[in-house]
Amino acid sequence: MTLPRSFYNRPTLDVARDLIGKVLVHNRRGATTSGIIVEVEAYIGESDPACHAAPGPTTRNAPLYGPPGFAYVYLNYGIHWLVNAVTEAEGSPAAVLIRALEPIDGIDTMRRRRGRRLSLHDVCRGPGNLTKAMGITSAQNREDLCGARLYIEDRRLPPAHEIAWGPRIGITVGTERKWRGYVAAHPSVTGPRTRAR
DNA sequence: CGTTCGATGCACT
DNA sequence: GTGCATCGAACGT
Repeated sequence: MTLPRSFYNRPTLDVARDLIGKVLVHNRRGATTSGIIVEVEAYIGESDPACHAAPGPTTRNAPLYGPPGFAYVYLNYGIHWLVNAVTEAEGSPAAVLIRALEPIDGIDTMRRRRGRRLSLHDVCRGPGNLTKAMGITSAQNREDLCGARLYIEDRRLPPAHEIAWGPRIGITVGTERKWRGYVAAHPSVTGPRTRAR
């Protein structure tokens, strides 16, 4: 089932925790791509120095101030599109960044977009890589996550046995907040690889 | 295995 | 003009 708007209209850390194990789906020109969310980061409010809302409302961060359950997509480093799910009530700027997926549907399509030589667990490893694999760009900014094109499903998958929390990656401020959640030792999670067995 | 570093475009000062 | 919520090729061990 597609997650309802009420799922996103909650404290952001609760949404972030509950998004792990859910399935991000993108339907585009009849092709479906999807993957299990295995890594997320929370960005919460103007008081969070790493959140795009830290400077107050701007043109770019406007979706963060809007109602929950919409996509916030923006370009990072001039190269990579990053996708967030907007959380909390309208006027309360916060979101969850989707950082990594375990590929499920449309693996051929995603491999074609990313390069066929990659191992499966690298196809959606990293926030810029998963948007490239799924064909997510600025065209999906403000997309309604409760619609039929870009959404997140609860497929009642068995829960990950261990979710770890640590500092967010790639930022220089707000690193004391342990707002990055991930499936421990999962091969699609970013950062130094844990020993494969 | 590890680290370094250039690419690239947009929002914001 | 500056600074990124990144990635991967190109090196050095």
